[in-house]
Amino acid sequence: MFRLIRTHSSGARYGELQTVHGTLRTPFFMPIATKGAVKTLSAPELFSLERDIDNETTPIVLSNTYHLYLKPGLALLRQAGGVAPFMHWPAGGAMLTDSGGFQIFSLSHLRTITEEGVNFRSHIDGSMHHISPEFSMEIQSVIGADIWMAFDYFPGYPAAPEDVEHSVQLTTRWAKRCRAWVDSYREGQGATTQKLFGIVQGSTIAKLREQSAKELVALDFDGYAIGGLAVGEPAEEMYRVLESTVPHIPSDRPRYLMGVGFPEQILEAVKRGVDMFDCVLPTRNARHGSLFVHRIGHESIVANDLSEVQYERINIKSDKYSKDFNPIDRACLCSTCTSGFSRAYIRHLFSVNEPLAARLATIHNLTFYLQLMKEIRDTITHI
RNA sequence: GGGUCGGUACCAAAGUGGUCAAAUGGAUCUGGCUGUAGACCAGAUGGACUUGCGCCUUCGGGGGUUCAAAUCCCUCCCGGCCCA
Repeated sequence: MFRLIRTHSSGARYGELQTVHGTLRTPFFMPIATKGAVKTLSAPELFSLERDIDNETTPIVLSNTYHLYLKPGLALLRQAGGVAPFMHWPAGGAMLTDSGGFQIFSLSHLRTITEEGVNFRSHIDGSMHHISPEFSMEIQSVIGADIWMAFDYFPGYPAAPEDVEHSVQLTTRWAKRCRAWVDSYREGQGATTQKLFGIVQGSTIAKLREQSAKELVALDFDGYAIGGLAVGEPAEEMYRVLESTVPHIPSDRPRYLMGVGFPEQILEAVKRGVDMFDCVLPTRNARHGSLFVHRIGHESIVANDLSEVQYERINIKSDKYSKDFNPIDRACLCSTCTSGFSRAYIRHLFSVNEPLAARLATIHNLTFYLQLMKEIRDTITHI
C-alpha cells in the first residue's frame, strides 16, 4: 500500500510505502547488494547506517535475482529461509529484488532471447541457464524480498525504433506472465506480503513509453518502474523521457527510476514525480576513490527550494590529498568523517591497496546519498 | 692487485649496429564509472612546441670507428662475485 501524502510545488512527492517490515518514506534510495552484500559492508552495518541517517524510515536494500540464482543458488537460499536472514539483514529492513532484466542488457554477449525467456551462459562457469518470466518470479519468491520486479527487456542506447517497439511488446507480454505467476502464488500463500512492480520501457520514444506505461497499468501493478534509462543517453534526454512517462502512471502508485544516478539526476527525477531510486554509483565510485562531498561552505546538499544540489566529487587517490589531514567532508555525519579519518590516511590506504580504503569510502558515499534523500524528503514535508 | 659479470628512463628489467625516446613489469598521475561479470577500465609518464611517420636531449663519463652506436673499439669512474 502506497499513500501519497504531499506534493511539493516543484512536483516532488512525499509518500509512504507500507511493507511488512515497516514504512518506507519516499523519495528513497536503495543501496545495492547484488550478491547478498553491499560491497565492503555487512547487512547490520548497512542497516544501522541507514537508520542513523533517518530513523523514521525503513532501511531498504536491493539484491539481484540472476546473481543470487547462480550463487548461492535456490536450494541453499531455501535452506537459509531467504537472503535477508542469510545475510543478516535485520528484520526491520526491507528488500527489493531486481528481476535479472538488467543482466539481459549488461551480459548481452552471454545470452540469447526468445519469446519464452532468456538463455544465459553463466559468467562464472559458462554453464547454460534458462530464465523465463515465471522462473524469475520463482527465484524472487525464494529470495523473499518485499518488492519484486517483473522480468523485462530493453535494448541499449541508441536503439532502432523497431527494436524499441519489440522490447516494449515483449516486456508487456512478460509482465502479464509475471503477474499471472504471482497471482497464483498469492492464492497459495493466503496472505499477500510481497509487491510486484512492472517496468516501463520504450527507450527515448515518447509514444512507446506511453504505450508501455498504459499496457502495464492495465495489469495493475503495485508500483511502476521506469527502466532502460541511464544507459548512455544524455541526462536531458532522460528527463524528457520522464516527462513523457510519469503522467501515464497512476499517482497513487510508487514510481521507481531504475539505476539512477548522480545526485542532480535524482533531484531532477524527484521533481518529475519519481519516488524510488537505486544506483551503483555511490558504492562503486567509493571503491574507485571517487567521493561525493558537500560544496565548501554548504551545510546541506539540496538547496532549500529543491532548485539544485550542491556538491563536488573528489578523487581521493590524488596526490593533492597526500598531506591533507582534514576529514573527507567536514559537513558529513558518517562514521568515516566523524571518527577523524583524514583524507591523507584514506589516500594512503588506497595507494597501498588496503580493503579498509574501500570500506571507509563506501560508508561515506552511501551516507552522502542517504542524506541527500533525507534532505529531499524533509524539504517536501516541511514546506 | 688479478679475474669476471655488470652499469639503460622514477624503480626493476629487455634490447647488443639502422624499423629505439627505447619492449615488459612495478610505481605514479589523469580520466571514466548510472536496475554491479569490474577494490575495475582507459590513457599518460625525457623536453619544447606550430602536437609531427617532425625537432631537441638521453641508455655511467670521455674519446673513437661507421652513412648510422644503447648496441662495436679505447680509456676512465662506479658496483657485485671469485681468487690473492
